Amino acid sequence: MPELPDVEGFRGVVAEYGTGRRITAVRVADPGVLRGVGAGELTETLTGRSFGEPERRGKWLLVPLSGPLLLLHFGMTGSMVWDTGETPPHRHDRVTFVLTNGELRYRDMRKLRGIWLAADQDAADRLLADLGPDALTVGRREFDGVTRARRQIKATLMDQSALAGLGNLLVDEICWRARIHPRRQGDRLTEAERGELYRAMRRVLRDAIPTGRVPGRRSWLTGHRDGPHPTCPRCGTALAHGRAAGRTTVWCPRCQPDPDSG
DNA sequence: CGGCGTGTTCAGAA
DNA sequence: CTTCTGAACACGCC
Repeated sequence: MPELPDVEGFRGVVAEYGTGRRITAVRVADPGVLRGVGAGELTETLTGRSFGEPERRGKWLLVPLSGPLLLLHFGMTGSMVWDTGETPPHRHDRVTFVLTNGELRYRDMRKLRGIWLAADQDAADRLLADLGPDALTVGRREFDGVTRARRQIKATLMDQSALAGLGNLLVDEICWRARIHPRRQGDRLTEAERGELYRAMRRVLRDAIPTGRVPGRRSWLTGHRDGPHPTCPRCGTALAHGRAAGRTTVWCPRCQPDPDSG
């Protein structure tokens, strides 16, 4: 699930149920998700501290604990779940933060990423030093600079060090809305096309954040990419699929003309 | 058994 | 140096 809108939703869960609450215990069901910190150190550091106001940077969630910070990344299958403490642990609840009013659970099936512990704000900033500007707040001028790179536009938009927060589904959706083939070279986009891309990104993010994920609406490309014979919701043409930037990619061959044969 | 996947990183090729 | 591809990580589903 997790792209920017999903992580924004997890931030909301932590803000609503965690902020201001004291951690009474930490349960590490699977230390395999802990990165650079052991279960003992994590438990000792966190127990007794209170959750501060969580912050999202790209696909990362930062939770300050009056001194140290928790850094969480959700990979492809992670989530943050609130529970009153009455529901038995889910098989994929890898770490549970027990608070005074219930539990926040880091749930993740594939364990592709995990949880980091930073000693202070500087250490957290160093861990995230390579992150590019956040896709939700980047300005047009900075977006222009980033997307003028020579490589395929999909590769740039997915590159977290260029622009932070977009993933495979969002990038396909944005390119489709902007009518730009995902394999187009960034430095060959016209200024009008770059503007379409920027506007599509803003609109897609604005629409996706309240849902907490990329909505599979029938009017969106994302609502059609999994069907047996998917067609473009705009023109009805059969959608094309292939690979770009190493990922499964879906586009409309009519709305988004191929850069090589067009 | 084989293939696939809303993420990231690394090795190796061009 | 830049850009791209494929494999790897781990797990469940088809």
